[in-house]
Amino acid sequence: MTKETKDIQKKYQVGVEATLEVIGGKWKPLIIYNLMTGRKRTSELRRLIPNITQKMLTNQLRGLENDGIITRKIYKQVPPKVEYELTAYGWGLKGALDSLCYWGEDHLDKVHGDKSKVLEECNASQN
Amino acid sequence: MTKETKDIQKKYQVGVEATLEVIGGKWKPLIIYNLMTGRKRTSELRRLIPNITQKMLTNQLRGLENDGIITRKIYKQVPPKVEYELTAYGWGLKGALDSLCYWGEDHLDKVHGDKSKVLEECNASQN
DNA sequence: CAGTATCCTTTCCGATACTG
DNA sequence: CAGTATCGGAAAGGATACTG
Repeated sequence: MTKETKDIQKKYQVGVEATLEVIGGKWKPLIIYNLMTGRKRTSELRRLIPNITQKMLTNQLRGLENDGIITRKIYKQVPPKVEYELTAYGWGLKGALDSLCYWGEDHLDKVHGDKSKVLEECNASQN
Repeated sequence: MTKETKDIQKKYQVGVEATLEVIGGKWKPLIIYNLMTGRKRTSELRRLIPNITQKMLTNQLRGLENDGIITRKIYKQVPPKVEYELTAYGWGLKGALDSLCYWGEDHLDKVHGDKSKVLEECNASQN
């Protein structure tokens, strides 16, 4: 193996891993997906993602914010109001996420049958 | 939220998750990447991925095999010889993995600077 | 050479209670 | 309403020793 091959191999690995750190985890894809339909309050996200705990929601939102995927806007009022919104940078993930969705749906169909409507559903987040 | 939206949301989530189950984990992307350059013996993979333990290598290979991504060919001889190879189905992951690599490299560059050669390296696995 | 078994650490994540 | 703190279980992964 040449040094160049080793470098490329490493780049490939760290590239993939870097993305998986941003969109991986149990809830991040779903949070991003829901923000693709527009800015949302914390309570809206909780309603849209019923099974997530408050702790995990905050965790994942902070992670996405630190990676520049979303913004967090705080309205100084009582009771508090916070809104999350995808950044332009975050929208750049759409292609990768759609790839994952499409392949995954296709894969599940291969295992379980029923191949209808795969494409439409994976692209349903489009504007 | 309409029932349709809920369904699409769920599809999106399970699709992404299904793919992440196949290519997720610490070593699977790198194993797939290395198999993109051709069939490999177990010992070759160990050499190509120096930090992986035998346990994890076997683990991940079994997972990929169960998902139909790779085949395992056993030569009945002493000492044993086993070769792993990407299936046509496994090659279907290339697009998704490249998306992840590309975005990840781009993201790392955004954080660390040095934007050179991103495209080439992510596409280096091409034939 | 290829794979298995065991033990251990680390990380992820859920449940619950609490605060401004 | 939004967020924090703490506890505990489950799962992923690493180190090591062993087998055919």
